[in-house]
Amino acid sequence: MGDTQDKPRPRPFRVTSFDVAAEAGVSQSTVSRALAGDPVVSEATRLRVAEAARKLNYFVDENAARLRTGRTGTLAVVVVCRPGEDRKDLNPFHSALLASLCGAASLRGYETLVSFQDGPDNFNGRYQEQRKADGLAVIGTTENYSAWDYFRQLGQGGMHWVCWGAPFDDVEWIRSDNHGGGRMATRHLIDQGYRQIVCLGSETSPQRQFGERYDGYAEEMRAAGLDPVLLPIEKGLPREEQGRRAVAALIEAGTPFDALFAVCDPIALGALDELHARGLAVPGTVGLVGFDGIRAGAYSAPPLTSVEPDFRVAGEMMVDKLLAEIAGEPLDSRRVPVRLLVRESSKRG
Amino acid sequence: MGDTQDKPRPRPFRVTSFDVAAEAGVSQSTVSRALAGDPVVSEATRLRVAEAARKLNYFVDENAARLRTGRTGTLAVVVVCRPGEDRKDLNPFHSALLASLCGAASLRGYETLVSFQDGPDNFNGRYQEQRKADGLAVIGTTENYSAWDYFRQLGQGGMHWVCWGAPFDDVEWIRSDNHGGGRMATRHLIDQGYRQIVCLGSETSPQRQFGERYDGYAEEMRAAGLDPVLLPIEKGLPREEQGRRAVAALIEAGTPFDALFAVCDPIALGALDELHARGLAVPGTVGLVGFDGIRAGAYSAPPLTSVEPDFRVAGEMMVDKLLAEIAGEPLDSRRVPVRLLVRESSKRG
DNA sequence: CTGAAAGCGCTTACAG
DNA sequence: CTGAAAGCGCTTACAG
Repeated sequence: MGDTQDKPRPRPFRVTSFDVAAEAGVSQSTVSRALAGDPVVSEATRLRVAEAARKLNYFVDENAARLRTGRTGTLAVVVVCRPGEDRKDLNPFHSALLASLCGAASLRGYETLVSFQDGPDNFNGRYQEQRKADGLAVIGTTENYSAWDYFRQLGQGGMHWVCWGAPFDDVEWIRSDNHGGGRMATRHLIDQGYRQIVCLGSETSPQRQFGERYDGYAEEMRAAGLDPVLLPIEKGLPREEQGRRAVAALIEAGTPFDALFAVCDPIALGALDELHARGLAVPGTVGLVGFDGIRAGAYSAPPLTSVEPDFRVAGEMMVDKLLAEIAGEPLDSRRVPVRLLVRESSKRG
Repeated sequence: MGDTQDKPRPRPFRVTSFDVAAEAGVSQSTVSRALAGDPVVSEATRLRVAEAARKLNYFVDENAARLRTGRTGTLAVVVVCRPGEDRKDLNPFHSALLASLCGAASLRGYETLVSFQDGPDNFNGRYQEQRKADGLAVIGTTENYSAWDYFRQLGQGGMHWVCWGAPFDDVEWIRSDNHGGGRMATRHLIDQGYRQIVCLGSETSPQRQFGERYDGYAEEMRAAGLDPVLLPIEKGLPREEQGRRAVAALIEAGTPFDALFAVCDPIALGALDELHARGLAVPGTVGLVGFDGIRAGAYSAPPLTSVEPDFRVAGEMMVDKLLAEIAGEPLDSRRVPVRLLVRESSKRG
C-alpha cells in the first residue's frame, strides 16, 4: 500500500492496451488479438476485452499499429489545380470525382488523405516514403503540366499511383468511355433529325479525352454517311470563351451547321451563349450536346443535353486499380461507362 | 570480414535514420535533429546529413515520429451528406468550402484526412482517440440531424472540433455574415428601384442561416420604411421545388411583389423557373437575388445576382479556430464576410 | 487459447 | 555541439 498503488499518471494520459488488459484481467497481447478480431481468441475473452475497452473508452493508437505493421490503411488523393486558381473555382467534375474516390476508399476500409496542389512549392507525392499512405490517386486539371511531370517521375521511381487527367498515356490512368460517349451524342443528334453536325473540339489537345470524343463523333458520322467537321477550339482561353469563339468562327466562315457537339460542357455553355447572342434558337435552329454532365448544365436555358460518366464507378475503378497496384496484381480496367443525359438543348422533335 | 559485413537486409527494406547516420558519419540522434531543423546542430553537420538523406532518398517515417511526439500534424474533415445521396450531387458550396479548408490547413502545415459520411453505419469522429488527427472540422448538410447529434456528443466528450452547418448553436460554429448579406441584397434591390420585395425563406428553419438572412432583409426593409413580407418555403422538398412553389403560392395569394430575395441560390433558381413559366420577366417585371453564389447561378438566364461568402476566409477561419481550440486558446471569430455578386437578375436600371 | 518479449523508427531528456 | 539510451503503443513470432 505504498505509492506504487494508484500511482498518478501524467495528464493528459492515454488509455493503452495495457490498461484494457488490466481491466479485463488478460495480457496486453490478448487485448490486441481480441480487438483485431483474431479468431484464435475465445469468445468469452473477446467479450470481456471488448467490454473493458468500451468502459475505458479505448481506441487503438493507429500510429503505433502502423509503425508495427508497415501498412497505413490510407490512400492519398491529390487534386491538381491551375496555378494560383481560387479554391472556390474547383471544377465540379473534379469535386464529384473526389467525393466518389473518398467514398469508394471508405467502403474498402481505407482513409483518404486529401490535398490540393497547384505549384512546385507545394507539390508533394512522398506519401509512401513518409508512410502516410499506401498509394496515391491524382486527379485534376490536365493543364498543369509541371504537376503531371512531377507525379509521373515519382511513379517511375516505384510509387504506387493511378490518375485521371494526365496529359500522357504511359501512366496508370482511368478515363471515361469517351469514344463511346462521342458516338452516343452524335447518334442522338442524328436521331433527332440533325444532319450538319459540327464538333467543337480538338484532335491534338493534351486533353486526351477531347481527341477520343472527336473520334467517336467522327466514327458515328461516317457510319451514318455524313461528313465529320471539326471546328478547332483556340488554345489558352477559358472554356466558355472557346465555345463562344468557335461559334463565331463557324458563322464567319459560312460553314453550314444545324447541330453542335462540344467536347465538354463549359465549351457547350459558351457556344450556347453565342448562339443566343446571334439569335439562333436552341434546339429549334441548332441542336447542342456537351460532355461531362456538370450541374450548371441543368440550369442553362435551355438545359443542356450531355454525356455523363458514372461517377460512382469512376471512384471505385480508381480505388480498385490503385489497390491492385499496391498488391502487385495490376488490373486492366480503365474505362468508366457513360450515359446520355437528354435535356432540352437537343430535342428537335 | 565475416557475414556481419554487408549483411543482406530483408526486402523490401526501409531506409531509416540509422542508415543516414552511417552515411553521414554521425549518430542517429544527430540525424533526427538535423532534419528537424534543430538550431543546436552545426551548419556543417546539417549539410552533411541533408546530403546523405538526399542520396539515400530518406524520408522520416511519420508514424514513428507521431507515436513519439503524440502530435499528428493532421486535421480530419468530415463532409456530412444526405443519407443515400449520390456522391456526384455534392453541394458545390460544400465542395468549395472543403477545398478552402484543405488549402488553409496545408498552408499552416497540416494534412487533411477527408471523409464523406451519411449515416450511422459510417459515422466516425474518433480521430483523436485513434491518433489519426489532432482535431476535426465538420461541414455539410444541416438536414442530417443524426450526424450532427453524433458529432455534438463527441464534442461534449472533449473532442476538438469546429463546424459549419450544424442545426444548433451550442457548438463551435463558423458561418457567413448572413445578417449583413441579407441587408446587402435588400439594399441593392431597393437601390434598383424595387419596393415590393418579398423574402422566400424561413424564420424557423433548422438552417440557422436562413433565419439570419431573413432578419437582415427585414431590418433593411424597415430601415427604408418598407414592410417585410416572408413567404415561407415548404418543408421536405428539393430547394428548386421550394422556390417554384413559393412563387406559385405568392401569385395565387394575390400578394403584390416586384422583387424576390431567396435565402439560397437553388430556391432562387427554382423561383426563376416558375416566374418564366408564368411569363414574368426577370429583371424587368421582377427582380431576383439569391444567396451563396453557386456556380450554376452564373449560367442561368438571366444570370443570378447573389450574396457570396469569401471562401478563402471561410477555410482559414475554420482552420484557425480549430487550431486555437487544440491549443486551448479559443478564438471568438465566427463570421465570414460576404459580398454582393451583381449579375443580371436584379438590374432594373 | 494465452502470455512474455522483441522490435517497428522515431524524438528527446540526459550526459558529456 | 553530439551521442547513448529510453520509450512512444502497438503486432506478432515464439513458447507453452
